[in-house]
Amino acid sequence: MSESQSRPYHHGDLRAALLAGAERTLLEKGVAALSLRELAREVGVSHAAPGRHFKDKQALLNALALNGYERLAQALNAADDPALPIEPRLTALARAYLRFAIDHAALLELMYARKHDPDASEQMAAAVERTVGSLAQVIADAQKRGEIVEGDPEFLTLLTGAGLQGIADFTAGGWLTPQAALDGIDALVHHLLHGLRPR
Amino acid sequence: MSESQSRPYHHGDLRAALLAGAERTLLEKGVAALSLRELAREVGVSHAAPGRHFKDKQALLNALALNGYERLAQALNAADDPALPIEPRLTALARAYLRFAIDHAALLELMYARKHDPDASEQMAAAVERTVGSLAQVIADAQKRGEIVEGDPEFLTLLTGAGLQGIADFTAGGWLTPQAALDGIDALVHHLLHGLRPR
DNA sequence: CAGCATTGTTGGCGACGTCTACATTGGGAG
DNA sequence: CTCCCAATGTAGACGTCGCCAACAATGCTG
Repeated sequence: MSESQSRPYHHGDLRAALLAGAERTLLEKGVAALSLRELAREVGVSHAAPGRHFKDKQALLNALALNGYERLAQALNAADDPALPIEPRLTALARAYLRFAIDHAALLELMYARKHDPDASEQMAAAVERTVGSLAQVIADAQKRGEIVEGDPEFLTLLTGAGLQGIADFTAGGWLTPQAALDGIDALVHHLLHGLRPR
Repeated sequence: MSESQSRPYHHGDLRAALLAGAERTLLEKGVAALSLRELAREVGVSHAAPGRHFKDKQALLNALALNGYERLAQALNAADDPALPIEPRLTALARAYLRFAIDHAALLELMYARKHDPDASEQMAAAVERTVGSLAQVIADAQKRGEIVEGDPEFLTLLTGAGLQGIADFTAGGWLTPQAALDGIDALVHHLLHGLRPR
């Protein structure tokens, strides 16, 4: 790999290259191992170059998170089949979410980590909205069809989401193997819908 | 505060002081703002002194997490009344967990953050076990009394824990206000037990 | 009371994020 | 077409960080 050829001063699309490299590092070594200087080295620019595209390290993390939301929303959307009855439909959505959480654990962590950054939070909020939207739609449709109880749909969405998020969390934390999580997700959805009480 | 008096070289109990200071910082400014040198300054010792008691920054974080598990386990234990029927009993436990999660968000994050540190992980694992034990006991008792469905109790514990963890997560992430979370927790437990399906 | 393990200090190393001043571009206005 | 300027990249510096090694004070124990 003889890439020591005098690079053309201007990189072409440094911003994208930085994001790509950052995501690779994120995937392979986790968020803690992400350094702007190291990133610049990998891409072959000076240590201050990233500053032209991201005012902050946090700004880069925000961009990564935003991009993550896009892809998650897309994955969820693709996994949703509105024609299905509630249980299989919700199960499919849950599997898709879990798969994303497993494959991009560090990224998901990043998406959640931002407590409240005043800047760029509008885009973020919109992205979150779009992501949660899939689940909310499933719940709303199921209610409309009388498949689940009435009541504030937003609350029921929250409730369902909490279950999913918990499982994803446990898996990311290492208490559940990805396999165990994926195997258990059907039962989770089932019990969520039917309750723990004996019938 | 004129504490510039020539301190007695040996601090007395530096280790405890460091842990206390660290927890304060953790509570007030989050884990990212925790620096060993800053901590040493606050306590009034040299920047290398903490190294005598914690070989690593991670070692201090581990100690904090361990201590956190102790307190969480204690809080859960105190909140559990085995005489109660499943729903109020589980609700009480959930409230206690949520309260801890709200009051010590950064600490809880720390407890979960450790993916798998080979060292000191036995103590940690034991602490986790003791913490989860409370919930497991509730589930096991309820099963014994026929209040909830049969099946692998470990799995049902996981499922219930996932719901709680999810809510706690959402609250820590800022999607739910603490008040909303505490208000909603009863309904969460209710729906967990009874399911989302119309009766 | 002597010696030694424990605990704290000082100074230094390399890495990091960020800032400022400077260098090199390429694309539009004239 | 050409000049000029805004965008982009570079070089160097600053302060902070975690960690390490060499040294100093302390107090327990034989």
